[in-house]
Amino acid sequence: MASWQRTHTCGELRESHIGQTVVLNGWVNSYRAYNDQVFVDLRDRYGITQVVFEADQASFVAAQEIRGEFVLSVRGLMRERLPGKHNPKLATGDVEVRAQELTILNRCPTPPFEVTEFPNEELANEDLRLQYRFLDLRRVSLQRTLIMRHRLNQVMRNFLDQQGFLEVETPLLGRSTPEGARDYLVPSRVHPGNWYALPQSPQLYKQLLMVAGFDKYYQIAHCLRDEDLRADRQPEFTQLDVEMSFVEMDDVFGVIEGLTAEVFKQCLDVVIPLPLPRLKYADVMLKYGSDKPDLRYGLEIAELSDWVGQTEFKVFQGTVAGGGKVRGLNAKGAVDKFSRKQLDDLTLFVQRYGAKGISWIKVEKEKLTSPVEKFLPAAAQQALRQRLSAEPGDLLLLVADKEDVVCQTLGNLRQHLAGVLKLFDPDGNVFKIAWVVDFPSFIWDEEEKRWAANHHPFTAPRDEDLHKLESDTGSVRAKAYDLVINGYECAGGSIRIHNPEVQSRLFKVLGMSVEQARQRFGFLLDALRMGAPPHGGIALGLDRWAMMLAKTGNIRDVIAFPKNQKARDLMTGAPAPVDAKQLKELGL
RNA sequence: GGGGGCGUAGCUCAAUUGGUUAGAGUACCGGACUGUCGAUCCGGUGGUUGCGGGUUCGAGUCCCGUCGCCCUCGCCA
Repeated sequence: MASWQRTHTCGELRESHIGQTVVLNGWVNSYRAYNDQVFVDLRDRYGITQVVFEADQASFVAAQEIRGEFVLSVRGLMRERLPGKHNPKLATGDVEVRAQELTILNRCPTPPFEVTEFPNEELANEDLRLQYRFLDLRRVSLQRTLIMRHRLNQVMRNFLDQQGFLEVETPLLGRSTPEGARDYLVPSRVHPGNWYALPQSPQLYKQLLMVAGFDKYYQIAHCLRDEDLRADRQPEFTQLDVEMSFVEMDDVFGVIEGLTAEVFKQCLDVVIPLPLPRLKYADVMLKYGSDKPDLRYGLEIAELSDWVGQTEFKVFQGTVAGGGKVRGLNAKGAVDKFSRKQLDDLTLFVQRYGAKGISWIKVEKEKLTSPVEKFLPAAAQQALRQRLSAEPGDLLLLVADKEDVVCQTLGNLRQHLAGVLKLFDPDGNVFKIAWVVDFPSFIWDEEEKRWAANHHPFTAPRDEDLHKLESDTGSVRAKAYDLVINGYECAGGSIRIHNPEVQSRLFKVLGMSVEQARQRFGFLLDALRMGAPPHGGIALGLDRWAMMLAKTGNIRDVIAFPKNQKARDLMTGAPAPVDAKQLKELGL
């Protein structure tokens, strides 16, 4: 062992080490230069330990050069801190190292931003931090997050291993399949003009593994989708991919619920009560305006379409007569939280989601105050109060439009209001987890004038809906399910079709000819014909799970080397041009 | 592609209605200091106000264009 190599980490030294000679390696988190002493807080991923350089030691002169983020090796004697000089903020705060030898292993110019973190301090611009990601990753909070993510992976692996699951890897270079997200393509050098596609998910491979008899499979898989980014979406992300044979929905729920409880117990020491609630898609869309509702607060949406008949409001009545809906929610006690201007600005908010406008109604003891009050006879006002359990001080917000617009608008408004009214603690250890089930199998694609698969074309319809596959396509419910945590879709899956006949009928409904289906998914259809077991599974968005555990709304906080919103890696500069020679080899 | 927000010292921010030499904290450099722990005190360096153009006696501030970042709609089976 070289003389500079560490005997301990910066997080482990305690009173029991007093009297020992130790060697620490780490980065200078901070330093305090005194006349006859230099105090250095030395940091590694295990913690921080105070090192003291004193004037009577040979190391003292060299210590004058120490600056932030230098990499040091310090050999010294462990001792207890002076009485009254213990630091309760540090785990190692009862002790310190009296430095005898100092080796400056590497120096560092003044960093472009502060690596040392303090509570409530503004972080530097994110693009600057992404450019110097290797420095950003030194920050204690990002280190904690990545350590937490490691724990998450380990808990999942251990749990699934104990349940008899096998981890199997599937290819990154595969075949492009139409539908779904835009593929990232990779040109073939050996077959000029031909392309691989990077996987959007291992979906087809895992089904083939079921046909092959690997009846309990999982994989921590990278998935790539060339679509625009969001705060919770990266082009490259990670799924815990799971598939099982000889199962129905309840079996998948059982495994994943056990896994979920284990993750929250092991990672945060939070107990998740089981079984998890199962919510019907139609119900959550009505009550929460979203298929991934945040259940940490109420603020439920109420159906008011049947109420508008009591009003004299032509706009509402026209909407309902035209097949639309009128719905609303009650922001309890919110009247004095919104100025007239802020109420008017809600119009701008709802217009983002395609709504034409919003009607606000202030509830007072004797009357309702609202621009639409004149259209509301006394009886209608009374009924509205009842419908929305309105009390003085409440603010009622109503939207009238096509059903999907009403849902999306009120769903987002609900979320917005919950934030403004502080109805939940974003940093709290509260996790409301539920299944959403009974999704429609198909949604109507207005542009292409055809039915499209809501989940994917291999999702099994519910048995009792099979008979109306062709006759009442829109009402067919799927054996599909999402796991929703605090308003995030954290997992989604389905029971797959294992019967080639049903699969053919489904392709037909989707407007796909036998030839087209063969061309696109021939290998899967062959597999389904050759003894495919009933099977189904799920994929967990690990980045979002890590976001839940780290209590962040920013996916870049839980990925070591993320891309920015324009899908650029600011550190490496990817994507970047390549040599003409490389292109020529590829025949491009 | 559309909408919104932002861009001032290495970093985080301020700068009144368009008006003096663009300030503060922090970092950095120098000095003082025997126990600090976001040390303290004294002094100092540091600016193409993203970039380009325009209006004006005068632009960080107003106008036009452009680039970048974040949020969002579309998109994401």
